[in-house]
Amino acid sequence: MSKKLTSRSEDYSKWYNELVVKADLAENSAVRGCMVIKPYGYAIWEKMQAELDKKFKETGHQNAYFPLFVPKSLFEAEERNAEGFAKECAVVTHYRLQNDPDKPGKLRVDPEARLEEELVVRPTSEAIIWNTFKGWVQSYRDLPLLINQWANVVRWEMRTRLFLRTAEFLWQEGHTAHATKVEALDEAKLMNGVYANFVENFMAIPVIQGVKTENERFAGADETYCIEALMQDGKALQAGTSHFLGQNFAKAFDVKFANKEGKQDYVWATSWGVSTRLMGALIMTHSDDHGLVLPPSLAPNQVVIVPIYKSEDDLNEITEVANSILADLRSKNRTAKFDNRTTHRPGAKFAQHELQGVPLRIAIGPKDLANGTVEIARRDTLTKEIVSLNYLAARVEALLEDIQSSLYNKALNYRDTHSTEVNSFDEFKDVLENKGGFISAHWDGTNDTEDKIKDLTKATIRCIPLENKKEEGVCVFTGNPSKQRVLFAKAY
RNA sequence: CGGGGUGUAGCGUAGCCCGGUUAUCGCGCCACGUUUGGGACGUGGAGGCCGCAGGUUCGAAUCCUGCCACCCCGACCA
Repeated sequence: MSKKLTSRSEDYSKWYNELVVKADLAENSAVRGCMVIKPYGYAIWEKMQAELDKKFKETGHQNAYFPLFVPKSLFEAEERNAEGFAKECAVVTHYRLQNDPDKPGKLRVDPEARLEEELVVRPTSEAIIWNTFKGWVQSYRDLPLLINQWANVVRWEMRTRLFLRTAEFLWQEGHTAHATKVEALDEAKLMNGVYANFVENFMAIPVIQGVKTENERFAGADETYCIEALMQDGKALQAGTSHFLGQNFAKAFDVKFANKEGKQDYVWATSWGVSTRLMGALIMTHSDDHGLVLPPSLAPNQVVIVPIYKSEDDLNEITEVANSILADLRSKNRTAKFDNRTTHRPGAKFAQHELQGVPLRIAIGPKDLANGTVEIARRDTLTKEIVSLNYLAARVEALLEDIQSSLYNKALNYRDTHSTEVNSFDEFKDVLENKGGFISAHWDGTNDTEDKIKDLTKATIRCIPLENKKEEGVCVFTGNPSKQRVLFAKAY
């Protein structure tokens, strides 16, 4: 394995793959399309989970857990949903293996052990959950029902990439039931806002909130809200979705309740999710040719201390200083680690922590001992400064806060300079080819036009932004009248 | 599922056309010593069913047949 990462300009996608593996986030497994998330990568995912889980609970949701398997008959109950996912389902057909009579030492599927009804490995859980909700809802008093589950799902993708698209992935899926349409719509918007808030403030990634066009809508939804982020290579990434499901699932699974007037009515539904794909968004937004760059709020270690010493005495003295820094940082709820491995030299440690995106590195050597100082290096700018021990605590706080906000601002600035309004199809193609990023253009509102643009350019409508100014115009492709601009981009 | 390609040590590779001593080199790994303010150096060492199964041959990593796996490009997709 070479020491240096392939640079982004050389081969962006190679850079991404190498970074994921070398920073020890994840690796490919023996199972096609399925990854192993390694401890360092999982620690970052756990930080995301913890914060999201807190936000879900603050908005009144409770966690529960539903089965991995969905009987085929339940899966097909909501037709549009079933149709949308049918082509990418793993299906369990048998429940037993046996010794293969023709190949000693090998196993085969027992042909006698075919399941009466096939089980679909969930690509999403609406079916099994709505079948369950039927038993939980009788009256308006049982509503709203606000449930979330943390789970794995399987979508049998043709081409996979670590974190961005894997056959199995981890996610959370919220499923809620409401007495009124307005309430369900509000819930879908609320949760989309929770995602936007989390991704922007915690992951330092600016997002556009919007609604999907009919083409891009979730199978079985009446409306899909989403957050869209722009990656460093000019491609968009859908970072989260929140669906207003209308009464589609309530009708498919016969989930009715008695309202205050004593009349039976179908409940209104939402579902919403974010996945380990957020790890991909994180990497592709902030990282550089030296490796991962983590916003402090997601870094498993916000600060790492590296000792530089010639003698045992030096090391002992450095350890004392390091321990008092650690204690101080921990008392401020900062995570820090003293990297006192004797098996690696300082240069190797510097390189490793840079590769893994540790926001701040403190180096302490003989010179520092003599002067009562340390050297602090920040990962995002790669700049160093000498700080007196007396001011260290305050300086670390200030730097961590500054890194968090400047990562966001840098990403926002990139997005702003890579969002372009175009008014002709030539301009559209030119910007898409030569500049990339979001393209704001008028569209006549038809699926047909959207499909044709996709065929010609590979760009899709990422969303119709929620905070869209109304503006009359003509469709960039057909010249037909349009009421507002929509956001196009090539997408992951 | 179409088109293209690749399987040699943990990783990356040479050798393959044109069969012939003990399968090449680098990284990594192990031991000892010297080192430690940006990926250390020296010496010694370990590690291989050359993807799998057949075949041709005195002899196969190398030639032939079949199989398997993976990668890239399309169609599909969070």
